[in-house]
Amino acid sequence: MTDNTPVECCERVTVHPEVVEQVRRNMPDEDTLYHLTELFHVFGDSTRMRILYVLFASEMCVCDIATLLGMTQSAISHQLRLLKSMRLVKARREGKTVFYALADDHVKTIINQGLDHVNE
Amino acid sequence: MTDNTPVECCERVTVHPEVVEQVRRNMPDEDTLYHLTELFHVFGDSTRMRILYVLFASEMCVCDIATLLGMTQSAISHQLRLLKSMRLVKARREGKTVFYALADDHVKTIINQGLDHVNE
DNA sequence: ATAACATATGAACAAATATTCATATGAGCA
DNA sequence: TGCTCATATGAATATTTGTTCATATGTTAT
Repeated sequence: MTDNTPVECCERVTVHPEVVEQVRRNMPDEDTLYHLTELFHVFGDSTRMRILYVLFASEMCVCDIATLLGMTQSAISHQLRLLKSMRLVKARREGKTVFYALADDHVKTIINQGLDHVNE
Repeated sequence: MTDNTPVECCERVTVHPEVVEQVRRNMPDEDTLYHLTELFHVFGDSTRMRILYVLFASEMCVCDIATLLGMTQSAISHQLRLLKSMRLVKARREGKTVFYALADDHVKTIINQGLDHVNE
């Protein structure tokens, strides 16, 4: 009870202050962890993942993506907006249609890394 | 209207059949995409991300992790179960306490890859 | 200006999931 | 055996978030 401000949770007799302190010092800042989580979060939805994977092949208009994935234009558009806000895709307008493409090679790299892990 | 089974969504006059067909052929199988999404999904939560990051430094008991993150033992335990089921962490019992550690280096690799991207 | 079409978007709804609460399990010790 | 502590877990709750629906915006052509 006299050790470093234990949180209300359990008795905390077993807390190892040295380890806790050492780890606390090496934690990356809140911001970095937040952005990191946010990044992975975007890849953690099957609709968004499929959109990104589809764009591996070529840029594509919203309508084509929707057709390909068998989903409504609206659903795809909402997700594209999120992907764009995360700078994972970019948009190019050509007349009435808007073509989306992967923003850069980071996306491919990250997804391929994940694939490596999934394929053991 | 005579092209390949357009989905109810919009008029679909702009659909590009060649592109759609080409992409459709190169899509990875459902299973792979599912597992891939599931993997990223685990990293897409700040509690789990922080748990994993904490374990970068050393193995740690549930109580210490809860103290470190300022969360209840129960919340941490639930997340650890999920992480364990995904084989991202492993558990080792020593008397009353259970120590958790990263299952292998894949976890570090994936997270570091993400960090690279976040840090531009 | 009006019509037609591709895309974007706000609000409502539905589904998924993280956390809490109460309690069970399991281990060490008197 | 009975007690204490660390962890696990089921059920309820609260929150987040993906999709739908209706409609707005922006572009081209007549």
